[in-house]
Amino acid sequence: MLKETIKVACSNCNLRELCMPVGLSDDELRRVDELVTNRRSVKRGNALFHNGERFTSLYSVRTGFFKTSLTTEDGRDQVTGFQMAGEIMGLDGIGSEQHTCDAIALEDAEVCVMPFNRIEEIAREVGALQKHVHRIMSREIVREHGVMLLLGSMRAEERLAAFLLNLLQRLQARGFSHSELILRMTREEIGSYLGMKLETVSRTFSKFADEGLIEVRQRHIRIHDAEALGRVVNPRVCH
Amino acid sequence: MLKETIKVACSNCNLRELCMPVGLSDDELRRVDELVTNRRSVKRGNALFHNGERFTSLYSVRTGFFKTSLTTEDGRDQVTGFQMAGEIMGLDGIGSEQHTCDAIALEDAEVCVMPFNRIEEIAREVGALQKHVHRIMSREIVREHGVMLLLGSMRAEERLAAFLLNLLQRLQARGFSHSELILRMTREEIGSYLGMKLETVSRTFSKFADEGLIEVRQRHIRIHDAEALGRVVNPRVCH
DNA sequence: CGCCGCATTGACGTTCGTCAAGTCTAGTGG
DNA sequence: CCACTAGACTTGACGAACGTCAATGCGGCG
Repeated sequence: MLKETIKVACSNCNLRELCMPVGLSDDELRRVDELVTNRRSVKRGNALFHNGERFTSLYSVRTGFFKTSLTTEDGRDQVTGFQMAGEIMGLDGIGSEQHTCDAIALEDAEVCVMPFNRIEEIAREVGALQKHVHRIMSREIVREHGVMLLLGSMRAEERLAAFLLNLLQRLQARGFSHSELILRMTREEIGSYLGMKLETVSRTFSKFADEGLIEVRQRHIRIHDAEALGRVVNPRVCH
Repeated sequence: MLKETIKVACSNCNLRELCMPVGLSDDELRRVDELVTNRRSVKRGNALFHNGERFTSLYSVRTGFFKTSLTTEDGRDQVTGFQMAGEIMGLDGIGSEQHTCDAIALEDAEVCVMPFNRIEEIAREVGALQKHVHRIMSREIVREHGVMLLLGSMRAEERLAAFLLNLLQRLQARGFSHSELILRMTREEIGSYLGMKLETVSRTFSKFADEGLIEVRQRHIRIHDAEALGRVVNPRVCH
C-alpha cells in the first residue's frame, strides 16, 4: 500500500511503444507526460486494487506480473487475465466507477498510476490519446472474445497450447526468449484462467513433455516445438 | 444490404435512455443528434457486418435481435453475444479498424448507424458523450468477464440458468414480461454461446421443465420459478 | 535442515459430447 | 387447404474427457 512519489515522464520511458500512442508532436507529448502522476510498488501477493473499491485510475505495468480475477459470493473464482510490462489494468472499473475484479501481483511489481479524469481531460485535447484509449479498450474486448472461444470450444490440450503460445508471443515482443519462459503463476491459476482443474493442467504439461513438445521443470518451461504446439491448437494444418 | 436514408433524431428516440448519455444540455443534445447518420435494415439471417470488413461505425439496435460470432479457420464457431434493442455492436472493430466478428440478425432488424470518427469528434467536445463511450466499452469488458466466469467455472445447468435469467432481466428492462420470453436463437446458438452442445442445451431445458422451474414449448419459454433458477446458478443460497 | 506449498501421478466417477433415431413445426407448393 | 419437406428439437445409449480424491514427490524459503 506504500505509494512512492517519483516524478516520471512517459516521453522517455522504454515501455513507451507499449502503452502510449505514437507519432505525437512535442507539444502533445508534453501534455501526455502529465498523465502519469506517480508510480506504485506492489509486493508479490498483494493487491493493486480489489473488487468493489472506488475506481480512480488506470494502471500500466512497469515491472512485474499480475493476475486479475473475479470471486463470486459462492466462492467460485475466475482468473480473467495475466498482465505483464506495458499492459493496462483497471478498464473494468470505468463503467461503474468501481473495480469489478482484484488485481494481484504475482511477483514484486511496479505500476504507473494514470488518474482517469486526467486521461479524459487530455484525451479531449489530444486526438491521438483519445484514439489510443479507444484502441486499448477495443483490444481488450477482442482479447476476451479469444478467451471465450478458448473456453467455449477448445479441449484441455488446445487450451494449454494456446495459452503457452500467447505467453511466448507477448514475452517475445518484450525481448525475451523465443523458446523459454518462467511461469509466474501456479497451476491452479492457469487452470482457473483456462477453465480446467490444476491436475488437468499438470497432466497436460506432462503429456506435452512426453511428446517432446516442451520441457517442464516446475515453472520453468522450455519450448522445443512451437510449430507442433500450434498444430495442437489448430489441427487444420494437416495440409 | 439496402440502406435506408431516414433522417433521425436521438433526442426524441424512445430508446434514448438505453444508448445515449443522460443529463445533456439542449446544446449538447443538438450535437449528439448528429451522431446517427442513418438507419439500416437487416433481414433475418443477413449480416450487419462480417469479420474482416473495414470498421467505420458503431451500431445501435433499434428493433430486432442479433448474434455476434467468431469463426476460426479450422471451422470452430463461437457466439460471443446476443444483442437486443438499445445495445451497441461493433466495439471490437475499433482497435484494428476491422471488424473481428460477424453480426447476424436473428430476426428482421433495424439499427442506427453511428460513424465512429463522428463519435470521436463530438466526444472531444461533449464530455458526457466521451464518458458514455468509455462506459459502454467498459461495461462490455465487464460483461465478458461474466461470460468467462460462466464458461470457466459453471456446469451446464448453471450456465443455462444464468443465461435465462440474464435474458429475462434485459427483456424486463425493456418492458417485456417478467416470466415469459421467446428465444430468437436456436439451441445450437445458445450452446455455442454457453460452451455446450445443442443436445445438452435441450436436455437441460427438459430437466428444468421436469422440475417445474420453466415450461418449454419450442422457443417459447415460460419461467415458473425464477428464484429457483437463481439457486441453480448460485447454490450458496441454501441459507 | 525441515517444513509447507506446489506439483505430479494414479484410480475412479461424473458430466457432457457423440451418434443415432425419431418427433415436431413452420414454411412451401400443389 | 392439405401434404410434404427441411430444419429444429428431443431423447436414448454409450463413451471420452475431465473432475475428484488421495497419495506422494519436490523445491524454495525461513
